[in-house]
Amino acid sequence: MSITADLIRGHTDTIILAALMSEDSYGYRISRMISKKTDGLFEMKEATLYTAFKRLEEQGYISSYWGEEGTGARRRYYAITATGREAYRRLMNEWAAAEALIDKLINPPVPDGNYT
Amino acid sequence: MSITADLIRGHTDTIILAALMSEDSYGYRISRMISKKTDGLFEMKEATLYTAFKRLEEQGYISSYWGEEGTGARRRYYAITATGREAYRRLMNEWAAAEALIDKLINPPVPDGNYT
DNA sequence: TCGAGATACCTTGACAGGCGAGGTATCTTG
DNA sequence: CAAGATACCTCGCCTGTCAAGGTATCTCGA
Repeated sequence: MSITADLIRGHTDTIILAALMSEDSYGYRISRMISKKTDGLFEMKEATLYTAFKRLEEQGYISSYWGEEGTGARRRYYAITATGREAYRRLMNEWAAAEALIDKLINPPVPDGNYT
Repeated sequence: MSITADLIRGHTDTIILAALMSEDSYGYRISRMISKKTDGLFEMKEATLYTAFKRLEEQGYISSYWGEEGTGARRRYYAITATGREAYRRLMNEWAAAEALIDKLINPPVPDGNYT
């Protein structure tokens, strides 16, 4: 497991939804996009990615269709649904809240604070 | 599962180490500290907390001893070790890195970006 | 022409962490 | 004396991650 993998856990769905916010895309491309965006520091594993697609589709957040490339390997495209956009907005808010919480919690407390 | 629980996942150890950075403490107190610090928004479940204590002690990041209260329920105190302080610093850096990564990834990409 | 590497998809099974549920014991307070 | 706070702990389920393995097509250099 790479350095940050554990910490990204729980954000997989948000990352995928974000990737689909502006245009439809497919697994391999999203994977490359993530690597490129993070300068290779983070890589979403294929197993994780495809598991997430399945989960998101079951929840109705994304839908899929086969691409019509005449050539090359077939691609399954994913599109974000209206419900998915809602979910994305919610997840973004949750992230903002979680970020604030974590920042508060991982800094050492005042010594001898009263926690009754 | 509460709203932010998934997102806090992976930070449990850091939060506990942070709590022990300034003074020794015990489970129940750390639990209350977390609730108070986050105005009740986040609560570390007992099972999670005690599992983490065990894990951290096995890794040598904390050590424990029974308190000498003459009265009241017995308390098992935890102290952070030198190795634990190192780990804490490392985890803080990882968090900073992860935070930057996530912020980059959960915002919609430029449409039609070239991800080759 | 043929093999390697890129593109592209997918599943299985193991593992780890979170946590609901349940259990124990002591002290305080009405 | 009962209820609630303080304080500890474990078991077993669930979920998400991912190493490993598998399939198929295309491109390009030797």
